[in-house]
Amino acid sequence: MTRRLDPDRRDRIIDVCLELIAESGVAGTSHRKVADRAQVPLGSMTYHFSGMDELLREAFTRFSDTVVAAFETRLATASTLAEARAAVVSIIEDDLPATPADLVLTHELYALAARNPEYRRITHRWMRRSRSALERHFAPDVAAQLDALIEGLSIHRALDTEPHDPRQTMDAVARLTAG
Amino acid sequence: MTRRLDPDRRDRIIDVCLELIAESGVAGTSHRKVADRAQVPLGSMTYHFSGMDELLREAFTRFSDTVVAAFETRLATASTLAEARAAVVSIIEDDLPATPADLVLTHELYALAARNPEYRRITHRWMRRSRSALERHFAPDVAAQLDALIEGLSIHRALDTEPHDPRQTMDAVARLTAG
Amino acid sequence: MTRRLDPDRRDRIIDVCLELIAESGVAGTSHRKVADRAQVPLGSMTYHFSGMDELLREAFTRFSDTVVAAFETRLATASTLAEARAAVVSIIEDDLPATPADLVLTHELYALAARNPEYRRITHRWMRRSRSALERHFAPDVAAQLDALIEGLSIHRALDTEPHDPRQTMDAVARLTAG
Amino acid sequence: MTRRLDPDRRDRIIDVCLELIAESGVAGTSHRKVADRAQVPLGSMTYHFSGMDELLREAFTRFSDTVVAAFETRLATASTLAEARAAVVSIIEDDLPATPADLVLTHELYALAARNPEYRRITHRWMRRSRSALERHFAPDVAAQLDALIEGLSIHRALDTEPHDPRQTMDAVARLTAG
DNA sequence: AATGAATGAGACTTCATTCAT
DNA sequence: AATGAATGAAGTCTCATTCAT
Repeated sequence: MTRRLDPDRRDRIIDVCLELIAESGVAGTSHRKVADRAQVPLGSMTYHFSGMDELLREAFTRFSDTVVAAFETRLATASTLAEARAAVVSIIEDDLPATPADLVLTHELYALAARNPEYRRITHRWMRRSRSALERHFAPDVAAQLDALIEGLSIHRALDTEPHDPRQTMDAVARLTAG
Repeated sequence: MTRRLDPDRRDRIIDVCLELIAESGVAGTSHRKVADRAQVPLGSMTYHFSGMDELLREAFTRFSDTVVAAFETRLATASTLAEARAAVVSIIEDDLPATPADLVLTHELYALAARNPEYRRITHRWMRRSRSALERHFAPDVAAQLDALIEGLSIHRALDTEPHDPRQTMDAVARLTAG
Repeated sequence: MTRRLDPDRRDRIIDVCLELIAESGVAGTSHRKVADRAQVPLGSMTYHFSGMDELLREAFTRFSDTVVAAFETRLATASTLAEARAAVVSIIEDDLPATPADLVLTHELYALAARNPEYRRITHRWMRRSRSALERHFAPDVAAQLDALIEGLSIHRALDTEPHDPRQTMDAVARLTAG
Repeated sequence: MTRRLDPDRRDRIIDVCLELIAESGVAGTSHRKVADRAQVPLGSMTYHFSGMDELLREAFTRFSDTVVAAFETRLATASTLAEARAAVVSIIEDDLPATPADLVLTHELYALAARNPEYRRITHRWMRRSRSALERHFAPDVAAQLDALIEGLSIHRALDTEPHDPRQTMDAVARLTAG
């Protein structure tokens, strides 16, 4: 029974946790399943995390940080208004329907946040950062509206079954950021 | 054929189920808790519903039907473009932050739909109906964009902590439906 | 997997629980161990009892009822003062160091009662009944003192290692009930 | 030989252990909880004590030593028979219902002693010392009876809810030590 | 001398579901 | 038609102890 130091075990647990949530939801994610897949003993789970809640909070924090970082990167490269608009369209069209996994994770997080202030802190920080990124290119109120549009379009896109025309997205962004 | 004493038992179970999901999420909702609060015997749960899944599907179907009906009503009364725009603003500002309970239910449903086609059928029908309602006043592509904006704004509104100015909503709707 | 009615299962669980407490104390008694020895599935435990606490309370209630019933019987047969004194001596000498099991159970109950009002109700009822039984033969204050003497002697007897002379008990009872 | 920075750590651990037992019983006392409250590392627990058992034995030894020392002091000051009787009454009336904590500790110890000879050694030494203290004033058999009366009265007093008259205690002591 | 990391066993409890009645 | 009894699987968490450092 070697008990060696395994310093990135915590990290691995968090990653596995996100994987499992993406597959089976928060409800379908248990200490046991995480431990199994991360190949750590079950008892490890509450050694590294005070409980399921701490694990979930850390997992969703990592998730939102990752997503928002990509968002920021995409916008950071734009320097003209046209580029900024293009970046927004690209976020909607290319980035956000990212993976089915990301979609599940987003909704699972929102569902938690809707009921629990602890998780609302995570979503709030996420919103603040994405809005800041938009505000580097657009007026604050337009930034907020764009942010909402991005959110709504990516959700509907994911839940929709019919294809759509990317030009509509360009149009919508253009109109929302007009004059 | 003696009619049973408690003919709306099924209905009551579904309502209680929605209540509990709003309070504790799908994960925190169990046959036992529903049965307790609905004051029906535990054994009755699997008599009326083939299992937890059927119960959830019926519950979310009822929920989405209720919400979309209100949406349709709001839009049905508009006859001019200006009235339609006002109706959309009103939906965003007045209807949608409906109750915290509705918010939780929406996200719980989306989280399920993101993973499971059974529930995606429910969200899909919901989207189709709300889009149809919008299409009675706006071109299809604008309707889709408006629908997304409504979705995104209401989510962000609910998760946000800062107040906002309703005129921004009016502006956004105006710009998106311009031209 | 026959799931037949087993109507005295509850009783059996309680009896087994007392056995185990006598052997290993409350701390050493678990759902698992009780279930194993009573030959019921682990899941049965919280079906029949809302939790460990309810089980313990029922077990100690049964225990104290049994002990106090023996106490009452012993005193009920006495009709003269001399017989009553003899009954008290007999309780101390013959009944009370009853079994090591009873001794353990008594102290485990007292330890719980010292911390927890729920269990204090049990000890209180026990005391009231034994005092009532004594009061049929002795004045109330003497009854209380006798009750205390019985308690103290039986404890010390059980924890003591040296033998003792039964005549001392007779003397003590005589002196306490004199005049 | 650098003296360690925290030389009374062992003592502190023992004290905290008694505190916790008083609050939550032996069953509710764990290495973790003791370490937390004593502000020592968890690993230090099994460094200073071979295991839980050694810790418990030391804790209860300290406890019984403290209690019996008070007992001896109270009796040591008496020089006449009347003073001795008064001291006994005072022990019962003033000392023994000492604190709820002491009561819990006493019963927890008795419960252990009833099952386990290791702990019986502690209770036995306690009894021997208190009896010796009494024998300086009373004949051995009377001392034993007084000791039992003290024990029984203090237990019943603690578990009883009704008030009582101190004169009854005086009477009982007088009668038991008469003639 | 002292401790932080780690673990395996086991604690209580909840649950969806089955089945005889 | 309806349900109370019952269960096996799985849930989260706590714990005493070990060991490398």
